Amino acid sequence: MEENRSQIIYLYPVPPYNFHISASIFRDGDPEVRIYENGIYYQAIQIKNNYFLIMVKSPGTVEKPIIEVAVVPENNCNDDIIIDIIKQVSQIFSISDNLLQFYSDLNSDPVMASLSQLLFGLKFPTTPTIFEALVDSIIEQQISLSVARQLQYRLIKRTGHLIKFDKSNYFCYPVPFILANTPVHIYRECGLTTRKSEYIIGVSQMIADHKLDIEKFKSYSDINQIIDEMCSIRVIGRWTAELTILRGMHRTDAFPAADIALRRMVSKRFFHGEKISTNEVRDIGERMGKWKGFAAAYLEFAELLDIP
DNA sequence: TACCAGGTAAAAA
DNA sequence: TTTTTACATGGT
Repeated sequence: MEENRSQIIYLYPVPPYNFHISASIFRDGDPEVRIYENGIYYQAIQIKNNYFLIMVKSPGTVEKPIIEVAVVPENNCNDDIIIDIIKQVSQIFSISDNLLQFYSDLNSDPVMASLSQLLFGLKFPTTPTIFEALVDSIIEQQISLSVARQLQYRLIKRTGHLIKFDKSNYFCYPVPFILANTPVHIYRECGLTTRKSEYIIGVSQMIADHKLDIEKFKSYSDINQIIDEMCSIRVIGRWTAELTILRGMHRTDAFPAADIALRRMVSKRFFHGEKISTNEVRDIGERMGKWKGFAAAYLEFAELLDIP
């Protein structure tokens, strides 16, 4: 059938790369937003003013990784758009990470050496925009991850652009202009508090009005300067800044030490489960040097994948 | 039932 | 300056 034809794109991640482990964080995703099932990752993406569904799988091996991206609809996939799709998918799956450097630099740490073996080839994913990481982080403030996920999916499905394919619905993450102009009662219907709704509307408005450019932080070399500038924005504290930097900018050195889940994992693996302070978590991070962000991600994945 | 879960800013003390 | 409060919901 004509309508089911897709554009196929191949990408070649820097080895080693284990697509299955890396995408497994999306196992419990929402089928209408993003999900990884039966070896295929599904997500709607926006490229300029065009919307596409991508279906991503990996026919390669860990040592010779290949990513195969099927894009629909294919009819308006011109060269410029394909370049942007390649950029976005490359970013979502973080295919340029140099894991061997990460592994060898932390090899003297027994905890990390062990996790590197168990999660060999894991490249933790990155959001397409810093904005998306920021909104997700604000929603996650204080509430549990499972509750936060529900709220995120509801909000995306309530405000994001809908595309249909094969009788299924897929929703794109809303851009700042949309979230800025979504009234509080819609957020409330998605389960967010009035306060959090106003926080998200506020930052979205600033970004939509070009009074704030958070994407520019990608070009900064000093992470502390990013954290300082982000913390000067209302609703962003240090935890939110560090989490946003880790997930939206994929910096190797972003380490949300105040995170209660990270503290739990550091406690379990470095302190035999004793209660520890944020400073003790941060000290462990410092031991990881410039790789403390990747180390945090590996600890998180180990917990999500139930690795003992 | 009560309380906690990947915080933050503003109000109250 | 330090401590409390508001916030919304699913799991234990």
